[in-house]
Amino acid sequence: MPCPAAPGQGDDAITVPSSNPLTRKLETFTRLSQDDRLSLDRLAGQNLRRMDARQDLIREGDKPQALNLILSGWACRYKTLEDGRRQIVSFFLPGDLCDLNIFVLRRMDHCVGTLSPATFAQIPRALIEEVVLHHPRITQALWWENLVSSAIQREWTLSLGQRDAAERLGHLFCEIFLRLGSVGLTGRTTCELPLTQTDLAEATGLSTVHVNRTLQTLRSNGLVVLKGKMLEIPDLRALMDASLFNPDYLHLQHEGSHLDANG
Amino acid sequence: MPCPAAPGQGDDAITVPSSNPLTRKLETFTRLSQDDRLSLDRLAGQNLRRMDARQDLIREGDKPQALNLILSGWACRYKTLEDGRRQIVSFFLPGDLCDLNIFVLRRMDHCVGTLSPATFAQIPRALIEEVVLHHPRITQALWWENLVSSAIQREWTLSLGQRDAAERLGHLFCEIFLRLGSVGLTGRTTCELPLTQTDLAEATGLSTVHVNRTLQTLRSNGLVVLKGKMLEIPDLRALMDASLFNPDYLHLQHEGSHLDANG
DNA sequence: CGGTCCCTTGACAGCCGTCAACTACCGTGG
DNA sequence: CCACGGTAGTTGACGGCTGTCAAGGGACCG
Repeated sequence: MPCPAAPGQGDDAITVPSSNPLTRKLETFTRLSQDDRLSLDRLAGQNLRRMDARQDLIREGDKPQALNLILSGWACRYKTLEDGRRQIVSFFLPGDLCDLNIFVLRRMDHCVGTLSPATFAQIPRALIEEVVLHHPRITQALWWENLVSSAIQREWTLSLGQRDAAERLGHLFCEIFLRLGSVGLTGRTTCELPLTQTDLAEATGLSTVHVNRTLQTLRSNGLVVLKGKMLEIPDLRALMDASLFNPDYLHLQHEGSHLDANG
Repeated sequence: MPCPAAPGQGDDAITVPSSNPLTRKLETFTRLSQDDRLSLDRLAGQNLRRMDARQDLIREGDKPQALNLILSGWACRYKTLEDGRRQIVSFFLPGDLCDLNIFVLRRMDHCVGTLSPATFAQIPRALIEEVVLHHPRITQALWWENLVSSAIQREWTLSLGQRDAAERLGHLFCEIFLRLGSVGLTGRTTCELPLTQTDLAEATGLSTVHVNRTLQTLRSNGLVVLKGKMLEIPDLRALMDASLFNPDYLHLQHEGSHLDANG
C-alpha cells in the first residue's frame, strides 16, 4: 500500500520499517502518524544504557525509577524462591517495555536481568505522561502492548500447567519467533536465540537435563534446528501443531490487516 | 486511628468499610474522597448481571463488550487446549476487574466463567473513561489494581514452574485468604472456598487425584482445614512458610500503612 | 431410590528430576 | 604451541513425584 512522502528520519525513508523496535512493534497493531513516530523515537532515545550479558537491571525490592524499553539484546524478568529455585517469568525482546506505569508501585516484586548484551532506554515518568497526553494513538497502542504482555503471561501459565516438556519448548520457540518477527528480527525460518539450555530450563520449569533430552527429540523430529545461538524452525506450521500453539493470544492482527498482502 | 465524621452513604457510616468490594479493595492502596467513593459506587451499579455457578460469562473469540466487575461470588479466567486440557489462569474474587481497557483488543483469547453463583457489574467503556478523566486517585488506584493482577499472574507462573504440589496448594490458599481479606471477606482464620478439588487441580496444574492426596497431607500437618465450602488456616504464618509464600507481590501495603494499627 | 457430582483410595506407570561424570568449546596465558 | 579453567552441552543410572485408570463411598436431589 503506497504511502505519501513525509518528512523522514534524516533520509528518504517512507514506509521503511522504523529502526526503533517499539515503533515497529506498535505498528503491527495500529497505524501511526509521522508525528507519533517521532515521539516514539524520542522515547527510545532517553538515557540509553548498555549492559553486558547476565547483569541485573532491576532487583527485587528496588523502587521503580524509570520505564525501561529494550532496544537491542534480550533480557528477562525472573523470580526466585528462598531456597534458590528460580523461574524466568517472561522474556524481554527488542521493543518490549517493562510495565508501563510501574511508578505506581513502591517496590519491585521481581528482578529484571539481561540474557545477552543489551541496550535500554530509561524513560522518565514525566516524558511518558507527556507523550500519552498528546498522542492518543500511541496511548492506545501502549494499552495494546500492555494487554498482550498480560496475555503472554497467561499463556505461560497454561504452558506450565498443562503442556509437557516438548510442547513447552516448542511453544516457547513459536512465541519467540513470532514476537521477533513483529520487530523484524527474523529470517524466513530463523532467528537468534541467545539462550543457554539453563535459561530454557528456568523459563519452562524443567531441569536442564530434561531440556537437553527434549531438545534432542525436537531435533530428531526435524521440528527445530539449534546451532550456535541460532534457532531454525524449518516448518513453523508443524511446530505449532506439535506444540498446540495458537497465535491468537499475541493479537498480532491489526485493524486493517485483512487488507495487507500477507494478512 | 479515629477519623472525622464525613457525609456518609445514607446512614451514619463514617469509615465503615464500603459495601462495594472494589472501593474496599482500592482503599487498601490509597485514600479516596467521598466523591471518589460515590463514583465507584456508580460504576459498581452498572448493568448488574446475576449468574449461576459454572456459566461462561465470556468465551474465547468474543468481542470485548464491557468491563466486568465482580461484586459477589467467584469466577475464573481459563484457557483450554484443543485436546481438552484446561487451565484456570486466574481467579476473580469480589472487587476484581476483568482487564481494564480490554476494549483495545478485538477478540478475547480466553474464557471467563463463574465458579459459584455470582453478580457482576458490566461497565460501559464510556463510563470508565469519564470516571478516569475526573478522578485521578481512582485512575491511579486502577493502575495499581492492574499491576497487582499482573504480579499475581507472574507469581502463578513461578508456582507452576517451581513449586511442588503441596507448596502450590498452600500458596494458593494464602493468596486467596489475603485477597479476600482485602475486601473484608475473611474471618480471623477462615474464608469461603467455593471450589471443588477439580477446580483446584485446574488452577494448580495437578491431577484431581493428586490434589486430593496433597490436601490430605496439608490437613494431617494441621496447615489447613477444609470442610464444606470453608477454608480454615489455623496458623497463617506456618502455611506461608511451608509454601514459600511472600506477600510482597500483592502490594497490599499502601502509602500510609505504617501508620495503621496493624500496619 | 436411582442419578449425579464430588471425594477418596489402590495399583501401577511414566515423565521428569537428581546426581555424577564426561565431552566440547573457547579464550587466556605461559 | 599447548596447558588450563570455565561455561555449556551431553549422557547414564536411578528414583520419586505425579498422572492415569478404575472402583467405591457419601451427599444431595428430583
